[in-house]
Amino acid sequence: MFALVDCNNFYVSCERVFNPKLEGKPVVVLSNNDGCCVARSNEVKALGVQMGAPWFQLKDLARQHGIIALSSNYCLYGDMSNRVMTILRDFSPNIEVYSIDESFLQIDGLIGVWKSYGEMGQAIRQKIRIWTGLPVCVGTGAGSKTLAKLANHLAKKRPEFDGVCDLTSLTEMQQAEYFASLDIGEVWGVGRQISARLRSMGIENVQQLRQACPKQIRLHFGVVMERTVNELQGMSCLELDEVAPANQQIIASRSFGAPVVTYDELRESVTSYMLRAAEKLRRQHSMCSAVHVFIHTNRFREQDAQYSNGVTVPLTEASSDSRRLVAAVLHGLKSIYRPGYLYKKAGVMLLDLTPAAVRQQLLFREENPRSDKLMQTMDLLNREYGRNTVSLGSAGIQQRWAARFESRTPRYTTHWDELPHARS
DNA sequence: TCTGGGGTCCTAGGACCC
DNA sequence: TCTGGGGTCCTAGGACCC
Repeated sequence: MFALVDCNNFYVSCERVFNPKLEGKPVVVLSNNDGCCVARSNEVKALGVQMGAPWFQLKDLARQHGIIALSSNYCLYGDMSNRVMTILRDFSPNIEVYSIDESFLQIDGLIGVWKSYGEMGQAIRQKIRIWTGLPVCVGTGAGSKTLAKLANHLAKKRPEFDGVCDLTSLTEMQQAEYFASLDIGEVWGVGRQISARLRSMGIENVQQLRQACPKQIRLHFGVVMERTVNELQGMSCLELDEVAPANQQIIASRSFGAPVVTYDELRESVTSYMLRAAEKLRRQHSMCSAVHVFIHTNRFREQDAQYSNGVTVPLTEASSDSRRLVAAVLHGLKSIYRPGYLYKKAGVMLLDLTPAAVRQQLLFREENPRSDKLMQTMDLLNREYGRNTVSLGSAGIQQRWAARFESRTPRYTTHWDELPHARS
């Protein structure tokens, strides 16, 4: 059994916690450069403003209705998010933080603690409201994550649920009725393209999709949609991912407030993006063996000459060292930069990421071909306790690695006897 | 004048191997 | 004269998510 807890209008709600005067007023939070709306209060949604709408197109509407626009403050939102997730961990030990404003909870054994999943949902809502000031909705009593998402949607849209929709409290008939009222586009994993194709097949609401034959769907849409249909039928295909896996790629990019022309300006931006990206890389204890850099002109200005290009630069050796990564990325930038264009956006990507510990093990294996028994043991422990739990820890070996990596030896040196159950 | 910034997974097709 | 059958790995592109 799953529950999905999702904060309402998250960024706007965070702002309201610290500025109660915004309560009840139409508020939007804007993206970088105050470009697009990335969060809307209910009052703004009621005016028909879409997610991602360009702010400059809304100026008239904003004047008419007194819409208040705020620049985004991601530090604040991240902090508030942590508070919410901490509270949720009190309710279930098994939680997957799915995004900044929502989490899945596994709630199987908890029905002994609460009278119903609905009661549990209300308790969650109240506690988060009191402790953080944030409003949340809960979809609960769902046999799959996809159903939990839908239940949450109902909790948000249908006032009769009072913010908590417990699917187990509904009869099969009631469920069918509610699902029939929902557009397929509301289903997790069904976006614009797939909606259109499903519609052309006569499948327009969730109930119809739920009754579709998974094998048929697979034929038309592939294995991902097949899973979605199975999930809608209550067969759970998506597990709870409690430990967030390390990122497979890291991006840092920005649009410029004003167009950029010279190489020097681009170089400065790209350098700072790379420093940010490299920081993220080290925070997750990875190394990367290729970097990508890209630049674009403004695609919305059709009257301007357009140019966009990107290049991937392989590194001779995996690294997390800022200087090396910056050097590589500037090398790439030089090769794609063309003078005479008005650049609007630039960015870097770190690719081919490997956990530093795994990288060390590979090197060690190269240098010590007869150590397979040791490596097997380490693999076993890493499988048991999670990746990167153990690595090779003797001082001599560490020194050799340090020499190889020149700077910053990644710190994966847990000693075996510090592990829980080390003896067994 | 002004249009965000991150991520993931799957598939098809080509190169290459024996 | 006749030209198989089984793989892997990589990449680009498309779809989706928040």
